[in-house]
Amino acid sequence: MLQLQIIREQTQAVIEGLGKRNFKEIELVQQVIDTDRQRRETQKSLDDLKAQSNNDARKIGELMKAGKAEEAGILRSSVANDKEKLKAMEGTLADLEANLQELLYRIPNVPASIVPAGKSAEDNVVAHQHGTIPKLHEGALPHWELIRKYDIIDFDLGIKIAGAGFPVYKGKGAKLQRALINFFLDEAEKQGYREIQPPIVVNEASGYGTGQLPDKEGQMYFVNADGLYMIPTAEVPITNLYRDVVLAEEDLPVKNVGYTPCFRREAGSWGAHVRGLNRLHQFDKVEIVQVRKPEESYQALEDMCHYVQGLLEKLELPYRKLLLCGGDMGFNSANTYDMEVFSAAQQRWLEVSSVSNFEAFQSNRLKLRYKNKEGKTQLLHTLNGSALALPRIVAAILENNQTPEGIRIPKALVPYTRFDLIN
RNA sequence: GGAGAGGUGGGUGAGUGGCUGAAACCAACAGUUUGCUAAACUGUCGUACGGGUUAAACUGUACCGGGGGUUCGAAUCCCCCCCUCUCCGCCA
Repeated sequence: MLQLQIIREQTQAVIEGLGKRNFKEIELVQQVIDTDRQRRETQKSLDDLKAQSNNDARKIGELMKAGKAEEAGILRSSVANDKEKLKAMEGTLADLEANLQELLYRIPNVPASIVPAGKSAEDNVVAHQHGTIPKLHEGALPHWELIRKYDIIDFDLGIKIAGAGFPVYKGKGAKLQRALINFFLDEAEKQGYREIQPPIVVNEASGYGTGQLPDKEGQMYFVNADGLYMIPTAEVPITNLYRDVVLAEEDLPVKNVGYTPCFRREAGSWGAHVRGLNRLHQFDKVEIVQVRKPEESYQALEDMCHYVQGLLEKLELPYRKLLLCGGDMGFNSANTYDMEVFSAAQQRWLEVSSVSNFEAFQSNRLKLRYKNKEGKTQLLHTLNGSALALPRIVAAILENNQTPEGIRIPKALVPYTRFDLIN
């Protein structure tokens, strides 16, 4: 949620920024300003009237004590008169506040200056590319056939016990998952991240805190009986640890990492390009989350990108780094880089990480602040990134490293898998 | 699932209708004292949204888990909800 103050004071810049996103409902900005003005006017008159009636109430008390019941009675009836007015004004104010809130929820974050304008993924900019695209041997297979051939991941069994999009990992397939998770967690720890194991369900307030609600209500699994949402990413619980928190300066920066399964309904998004591991309802992901002082957040974004790129290099996967254009960024983000690995049998780039700076957009909702040296509380910046999402990494490893003898495990991973070939 | 207890400021914890935005203590911060540290003493010490100001000063309103009600007036009385804790039951 954008800060009201910024919309009020930098209206033109906000409108221009949202233009880079191709944001269709630009009129919401003016509506916010109008609603806010009405809200303030209403509050002023309401407060004045309340001040008046507070005074009257006090006077009545004094008159009663002084035994002047008659005068008290007169005053009492005049106060009763104001009550109707008060009620009405309170109603108006509540409506205005709710409207304002609702309008603010619908406005996405303003892209950072570096973000190019654009409508869709086609307008993203390749910021960096690394590694060579492997040449596969004759008869190379896509991963969804490799997993059958080596019997390491089983979609049919998953369908039997849960449904499509819930694969069962078996034998070396399961061990590969576990190895990747441990590898990612250990690497993050070396970079100073603290490991967190959060709940994988969250309450409604947490959903609002990081912006999944009300926006993406239908995308999360919902446990009706208990009013809990299954998390679509560890970002939700880990960032919400800091909801309604005022940090001390010495607590900063916050660098957390967590592994969780992630659950996504992916309603309506099934189609041609989602075979095999490309899109799942449940998948594993290690997520890094940072909380930073505003002036440090862009440096942190760089650091996080470099860290993720380092992981991909250690896994020997060819990748490219995309600077997302305004239209392709998430609702909450001010600046996002996507990392894509090349999956050689599919001949496709697969997104395996998304690293974002939300600036104060999330912390404004979360009320995540810190007390600076002058003793002033101010909003912090939040950032997060996948480091990394497993299924597509697995797909790329399987496809790129296949040989007639079997699938070669990247060297960095062998200490974790304790085997170097799937055959 | 059953029974009970409780939710007040950073913490402990007073407060059963007006003088309570809230005692006291602790913590924190600033200062005095001191050769330094400690102790002692003095002062400051909530948040949000408004008005006001170049900025302050100043000022209004709201907030004692959340929502509603009674009353001229609610932390205090009534109703509903939520949460936490304890015991019992069940269970990994």
